[in-house]
Amino acid sequence: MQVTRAVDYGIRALMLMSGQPVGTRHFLQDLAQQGDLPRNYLVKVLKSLACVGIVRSHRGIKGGFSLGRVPSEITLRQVVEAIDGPVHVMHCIADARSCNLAGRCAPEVFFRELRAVILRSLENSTLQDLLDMQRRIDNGTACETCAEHDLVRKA
Amino acid sequence: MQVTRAVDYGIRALMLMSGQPVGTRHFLQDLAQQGDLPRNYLVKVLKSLACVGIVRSHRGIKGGFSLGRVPSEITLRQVVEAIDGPVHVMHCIADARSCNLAGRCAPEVFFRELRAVILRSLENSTLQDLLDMQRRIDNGTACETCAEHDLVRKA
DNA sequence: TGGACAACGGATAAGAAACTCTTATAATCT
DNA sequence: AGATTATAAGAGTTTCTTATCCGTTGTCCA
Repeated sequence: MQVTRAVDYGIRALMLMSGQPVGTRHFLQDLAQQGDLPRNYLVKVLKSLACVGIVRSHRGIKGGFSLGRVPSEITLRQVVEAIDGPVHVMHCIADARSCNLAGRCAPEVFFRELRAVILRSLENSTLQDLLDMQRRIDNGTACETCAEHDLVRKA
Repeated sequence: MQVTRAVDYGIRALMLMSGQPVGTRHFLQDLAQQGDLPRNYLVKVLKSLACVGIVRSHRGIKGGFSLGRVPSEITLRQVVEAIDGPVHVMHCIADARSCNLAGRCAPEVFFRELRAVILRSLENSTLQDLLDMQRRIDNGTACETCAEHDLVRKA
């Protein structure tokens, strides 16, 4: 019941990029260094994000990565699904054939609903929300619980 | 972002056992057969459930497994945590040392809250709730969406 | 046109987790 | 004592995670 490290890396890299205007180029090298992320692994994560347009990649000298759109239009659901694939919560939701009771089974119904709850949470938070919260944390203008409540309010 | 198959097996076995009074003995063999579950794997799952008292194991002839308490007092959180261990959602919540920003990092705050949402859902559903829903599904007295709403209401 | 730089793609691999099966042991009943 | 059942330990297989490395390709610039 855990999101992979790759998602963690992806979010951190995106937050670093979000610090500057959308078109700005960021080199893999710099992102890895600033965020303390494994360079050779991060490139695969960014590739996944590029596939769905969350970031854009540019080859050649003066290449690098840039955000594909403004942070307020990048939801955590998009990030998680781009990197980890669809959120399923339970295997029978991922693959209906793995269960011969498909749709007529109470546990499945429950986990399907749990999935919906999780997706709503992930959809209601954008990169911009995380940025804003981080800024408040850094300023010391938000206690941790206030910050939490702030995120919940929307979900 | 998935619960393991072991949890699925555990829930199914528990539902089979819940069909009869609490003290009733159930043989591993029968549970595996009735639920179409892998016998040799199920034994490990039941072992985990026995460790926390959700089921009781009895050795020797006429042994078998029995429920440790009534289904209405077994929450899905208890089952999931007994089998899969604590729900963490993100590695830095599992192990604070894995992140040098512990507590001062917006993503962590978000995932900590997501975890709370998931735990609430898992806590608010008991084995008895699943049983009731299954009965309604079998009777055809509940459409799938009604059943879903029924579970959500509590969460 | 050629060299330097940066992402791309594929191969590889250690490690953990998930899953299955086997074998031997201990407890209990008849 | 003998049959039956859970318990314990372990090996083995597969898959996923988390990387690392290297040759290739595309792009810019001098």
